[in-house]
Amino acid sequence: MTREHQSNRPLFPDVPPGAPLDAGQCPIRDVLDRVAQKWTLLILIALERGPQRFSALQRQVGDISKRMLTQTLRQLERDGMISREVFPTKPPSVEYALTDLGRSALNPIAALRDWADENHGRINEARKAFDMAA
Amino acid sequence: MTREHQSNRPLFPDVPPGAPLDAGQCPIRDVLDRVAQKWTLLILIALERGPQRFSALQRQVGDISKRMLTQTLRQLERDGMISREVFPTKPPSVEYALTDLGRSALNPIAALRDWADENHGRINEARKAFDMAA
DNA sequence: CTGGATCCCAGGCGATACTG
DNA sequence: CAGTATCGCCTGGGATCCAG
Repeated sequence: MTREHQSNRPLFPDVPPGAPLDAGQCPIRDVLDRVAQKWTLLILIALERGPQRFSALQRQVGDISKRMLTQTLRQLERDGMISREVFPTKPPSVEYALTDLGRSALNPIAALRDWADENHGRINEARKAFDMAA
Repeated sequence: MTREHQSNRPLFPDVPPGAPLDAGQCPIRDVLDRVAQKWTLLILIALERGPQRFSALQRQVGDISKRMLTQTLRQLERDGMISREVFPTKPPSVEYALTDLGRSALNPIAALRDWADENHGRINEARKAFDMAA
């Protein structure tokens, strides 16, 4: 196996000389890179309300193209975070829902969302102050 | 003021017909977009250990270029998440550290990190299963 | 040693049009 | 309705050189 990441803290083991810890070696990096995608968090948070249909998701997020919505949903499905169920109705409909894994991920994600909600004011102040000084 | 986001849950208010909630209108989106940057979380997590110097950070992350490290650090500084202190030693050194705001952000972020640590196995299994089916 | 400035390319992502 | 296919832009980000 490649380098494993046994304990959770610290995230980055001390780097042996000349052996930088590059991406793809650290499984946590892998998951974090998923988070660092433009639409992943938004969609997961949108699904917190319960199962959603494709177009409902698109309307909720507002400014996501069908292309990126599809792509992100596929990736989340592949990762086991959401399920996809097709209903063969007259105009076919598809419902997406969080899996257990997805719901468990939503705990830290919702915490992040709440942090953002509570602190975006402070961040904006910091930005103004910073831009003033410059 | 532009549209405000009063309660934390739900993240996305129901969209009035024809008025999509686009980015820049929702302050939470703004913060979340920062998180959805390739290096932001990595650097914040790296700083959990305590103040770090530029080169130490670069070694810890492993595969980040000076350019992106500088850029991300500047942005985090501007957001009030980290502080930057210059020591006018013979070869000058600079130390970066979390501010109170940054430390408070680290709570949900570390939770996410820990979630990733605990569940990347399940994710990999899900991916294999998905790729098999395809 | 810590960065800033420039150059340049890959690919992420949006826009649009088309299908079952 | 729920996608897929194609095109092309734009910018994220690496490489390199330079400065304090």
